[in-house]
Amino acid sequence: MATVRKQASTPGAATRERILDAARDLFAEHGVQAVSLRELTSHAGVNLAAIHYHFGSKEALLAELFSRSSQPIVQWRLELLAKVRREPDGRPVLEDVLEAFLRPALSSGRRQNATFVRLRARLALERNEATRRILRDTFDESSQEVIAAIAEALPDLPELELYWRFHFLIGSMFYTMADSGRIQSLSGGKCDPGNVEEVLARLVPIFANVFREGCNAAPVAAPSPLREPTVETNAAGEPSPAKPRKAKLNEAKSGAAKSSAAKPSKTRRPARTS
Amino acid sequence: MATVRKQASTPGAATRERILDAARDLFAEHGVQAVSLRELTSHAGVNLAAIHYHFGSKEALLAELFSRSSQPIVQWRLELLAKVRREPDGRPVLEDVLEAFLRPALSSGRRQNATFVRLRARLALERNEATRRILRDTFDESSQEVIAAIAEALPDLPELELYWRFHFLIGSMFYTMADSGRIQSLSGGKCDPGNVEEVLARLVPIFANVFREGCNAAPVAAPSPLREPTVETNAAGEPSPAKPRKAKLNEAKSGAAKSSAAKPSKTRRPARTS
DNA sequence: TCATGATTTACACGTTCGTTTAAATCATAT
DNA sequence: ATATGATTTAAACGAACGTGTAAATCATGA
Repeated sequence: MATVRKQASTPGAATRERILDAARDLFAEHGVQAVSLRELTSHAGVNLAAIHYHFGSKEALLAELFSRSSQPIVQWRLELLAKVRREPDGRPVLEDVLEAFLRPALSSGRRQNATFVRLRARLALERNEATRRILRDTFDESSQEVIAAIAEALPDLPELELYWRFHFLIGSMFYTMADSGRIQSLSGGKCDPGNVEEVLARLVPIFANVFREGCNAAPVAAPSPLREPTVETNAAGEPSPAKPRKAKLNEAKSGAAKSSAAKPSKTRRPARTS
Repeated sequence: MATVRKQASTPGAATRERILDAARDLFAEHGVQAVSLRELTSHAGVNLAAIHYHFGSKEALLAELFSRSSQPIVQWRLELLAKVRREPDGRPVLEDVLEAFLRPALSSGRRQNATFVRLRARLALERNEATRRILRDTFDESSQEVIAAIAEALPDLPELELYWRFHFLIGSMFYTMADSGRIQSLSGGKCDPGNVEEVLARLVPIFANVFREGCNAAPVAAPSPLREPTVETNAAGEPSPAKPRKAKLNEAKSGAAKSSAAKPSKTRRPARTS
C-alpha cells in the first residue's frame, strides 16, 4: 500500500512551491481557464486537495502566484528607475528610463521563469475585471513613475501624445512577452523575440525615437485610399453556399466531404446505424 | 404548447447567424474556453443543440466564425495594398502600406463588429497550436505581401531589422485591438484606443518613422544600469511568513484573518460545525 | 516515547460541461 | 392537402470540473 511513500525527488521543495511552479507554467502555456486543478496537481506531483489546503481556491492560487511573481519585477523596476542617469541639464536619460521599464518586465526576475512573463502578457489582454484589478494594483504605480520620468525627460511632449506612445510601447512589450511565435513564422525563424538583450537593444532606441519625435509628424497627411471594403458580402460573408448538414439519412453514397469549403471534416456526424 | 412559436423578433436572422454573432461577442469578451455552449445559445436565443446541428462542435464553430469574419479583412487589406500610391521613383508610399495593413485589422470589415477585432487580438496571444494554425492560414499571406511592400519602399533596410520592427508594429496593433483598458486607466481616460481614426493618425506616421529610421540608432550604446535585481528573494519571493491555514480546529478565538499579507479573505474555510 | 498539530491522502459531493438522441415542428413542392 | 426533408426542441448521457471531508501520515518538542 501507501503509494510511494515520499519519493524524495526534490526533498526541500515544499508542496506550495511545486504548485506555484506548475501553475505558472501551465497557466502561461494554456491559459488559466483551460487548466484543471487535476492536471495542475498531477503535473506538480501533489495531491488534488493540496491546492485548497494551501491556497483555498483556484482563483486565490492565481492571485497568490501573480503577486508573488510580480513583486521582484516591480522592485527591480523601481531600483533601475532610481539609478537612471541624468543629462547635464538634470533631466533623466530617456533610454535609461525605457530600459528600467522594459528590462524587468521582459526578464521576469533573475530566475529562468520566462513562463511568468508569458502569463502576464496573457492576463494583460484579459477583459475580466478581477484580472484587470490585479494588474492595476500590481503595476500601475511603477508604470506611473515611468511615465512621470519620461515626461521629465521630454518636458515639451504633450501629455496625451505621451500616453499614446506609451500605449504603443506596452503593446510591443506585451506582444514580445507573449511569444506568440508569429514573427518566427513570418521571418522563417530569423527573428527571435525570446532573446531579451536583442529585444532591448532594438526596442529601447526605437521607442526613444518614438517618444522624442515631436508631434511634427504630419497629423494624418495621407488622403487615405478608401475607407470601406468593396467586397459585397451580404450580412456576414457568404450568401449561403454551405448547407448545414443532412440531419437524418446518412446515405453512404455521399460519404466523402460535401465540398462546402475545406472543413476539418471531423466526421461531422457518426450517425450510428442502430 | 409550443413554447413561443417563432417570436419573429428578427425575422430574416437565421439561427446560424445568431449563433455566430453571439459567439463573436462572447468569445471576444470572456475568451473561448470561458464561454459555455449553454450561455452562448441562451444569449443567442436558440436551442442548445443548434450549435452541433449547424457547426458540429464548439471548435468548428470557432473556426467557422474566424474564417468567415476574417475574409473581408484580408480582402480589404489586399485591395488597399493594390492601390497604394507610388513615389516618383516608383516605390510604394510607406504610409499607404502601413495603412493598408492596419486599417482593415482595426476596423474589422465595414460592420460595427468591433468585437471580432478583440477576439482576433485575444487569439493572437494564444499558444494553442490549432489556433496558431488558423491565424497563420488566414493572415500570413497578406502579411507577407505587406512585408514585401515595406521592403520595396525601403530597399536599404536589412531584412532582419524589417522583421523586428514589423513584430513591434503588430504588437502595438494587437494591443490596441485588444482594448484592455489599461491606457485609459493610466491616462485617466484621456487616451482612447477605441477610436480607429485617432489610432491610425498616430500609429501610421510613428511606425513609418520607425521603419525609415536606419540601423543608425546606436546598437545598445547604453552602458546599461544593472542587469540583476538586488532584492534577495529566496527561491520565489518570501521565506515563508504566511503559514498555510489551520487544517482542523477552527477555534473561534482567532476568527479574524491571520495577518499574513492582505489576502482577499474570502472566508478561507467555512468549516461547518456539523 | 508519545502526544500534537501540520500536512497529505483517498474519496466522494453536487454541478456543469460538450455532446447526443429522438421526437416535435416548420417550410415547401407536388 | 399532404408528404418530405430541413430545422428546432426537450431531455438526457457520461465525463470532467471545483470543492469538501474524514482519515492517514508526517514532523517534532516534551
